[in-house]
Amino acid sequence: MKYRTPKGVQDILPPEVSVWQKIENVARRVFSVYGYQEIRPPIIEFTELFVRGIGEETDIVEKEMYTFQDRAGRSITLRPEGTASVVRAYIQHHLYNLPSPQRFYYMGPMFRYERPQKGRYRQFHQIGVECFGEDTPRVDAELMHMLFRYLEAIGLRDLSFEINSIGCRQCRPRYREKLLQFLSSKREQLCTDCLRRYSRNPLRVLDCKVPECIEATKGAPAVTEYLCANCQEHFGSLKRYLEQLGLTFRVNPRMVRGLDYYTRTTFEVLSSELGAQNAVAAGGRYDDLVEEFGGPPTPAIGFAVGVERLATLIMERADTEGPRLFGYFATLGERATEEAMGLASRLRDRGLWVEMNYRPEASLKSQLRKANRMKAMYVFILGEEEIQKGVIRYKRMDDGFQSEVKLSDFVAFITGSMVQES
RNA sequence: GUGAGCGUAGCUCAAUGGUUAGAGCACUGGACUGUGGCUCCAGGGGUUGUGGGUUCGAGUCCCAUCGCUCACCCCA
Repeated sequence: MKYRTPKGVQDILPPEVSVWQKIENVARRVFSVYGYQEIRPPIIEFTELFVRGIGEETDIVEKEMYTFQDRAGRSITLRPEGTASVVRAYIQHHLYNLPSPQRFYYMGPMFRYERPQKGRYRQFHQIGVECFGEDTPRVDAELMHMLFRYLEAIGLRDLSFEINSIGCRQCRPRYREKLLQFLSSKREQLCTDCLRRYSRNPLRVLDCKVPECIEATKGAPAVTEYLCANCQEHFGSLKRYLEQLGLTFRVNPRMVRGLDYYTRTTFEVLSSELGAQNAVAAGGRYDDLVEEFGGPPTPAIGFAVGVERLATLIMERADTEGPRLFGYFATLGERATEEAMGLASRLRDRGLWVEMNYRPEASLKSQLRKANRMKAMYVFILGEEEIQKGVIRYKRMDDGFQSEVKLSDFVAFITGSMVQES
């Protein structure tokens, strides 16, 4: 085969597209009643935006970005995530002058240069939301509840919600120090990866799956115990609101996110059916990012769902039916085939999906077989005999019933009685 | 970037180192001159991913390479 898609990118073929459309349509419907409006940032941005937003030390920035120089020598990057762009747009267009909170959603492709595996691709798609201008945990709870409602609306159950608070500019450095203190005594027990993490991003050590590391970090201090008074209150209220909303969740003090901009609330929605890449959605608060990007101090929170991951969960449940073919014109001979073109066109004008035979010499048998395979509800048979008599035969494929109508009455007959019964 | 598994017909898979690489599904046609699904019959389809090597002989063994998959790392 001469041409294939590049590694980690794929075609979404029609049966799957109908699942995607459902995922997108339900998102639009659910998010809009919470006041979210669609925003469409570009797919390329200046590289600097992501480096500053996501964090220079993160894996995404260090080794996963699709970066290139444009013809003027500027460094451009295919977006690896959506939040940085939305924050940029929020500031660039002075949207902070509109009444708070300002809420946006977006959907589209993201790009990360990683080795693909189940649920992880180089071009993947996210549906994300961002809410600017409110720091109350009520907004956190509302947003997480909206996510839950959304997942419920597209038919997913058995998902687990995990939440955490990773503190703010005041309390996180303090916790980091405590953790380093604790880990320094355990250094011989840690795996090589964790020794690297120890100096670069010690919070990650808590997330390690190597049994020795899990053992070594058993008594490690939890972030949630070192929150400052404000963060503690924020987190406590959030948990209370979530309970009030009836959303069951688990506090996971070891949950660490891979993007540097998060503050306070972080959360993930996990499925056990997805293999190693088990997060269908994830998000958190980023109260400092707008200011860091040069906007006014503006608290914010958002999440993103992975469309491919949702789609695989839905596909495993089958029943992914697209629209059904209404009618197929089976024709015999040149005259009949020409006549069918006109009739098909008139039915299509009435909004009916119809197909026709294009080869006058094809056998009726082969045409019926084809119509059957296309799952046509009706076959309209037009041959020399019918043309002579001025009629057209119609056949209902479910039960094989057939009869004929005058050609002059055909369109009215079809758009009248038959459409209603189907 | 690291590791493992797998590459045979459009799809799912057979074939102890030994004739001409098979089967099911799908496709086309026939049994049934203009009537689908069920059944039976026939037919078209292959550089066994690619390139080397070992051997009298390689789909099978070895090496390399490409691709796919899963996992690590990390994340949606």
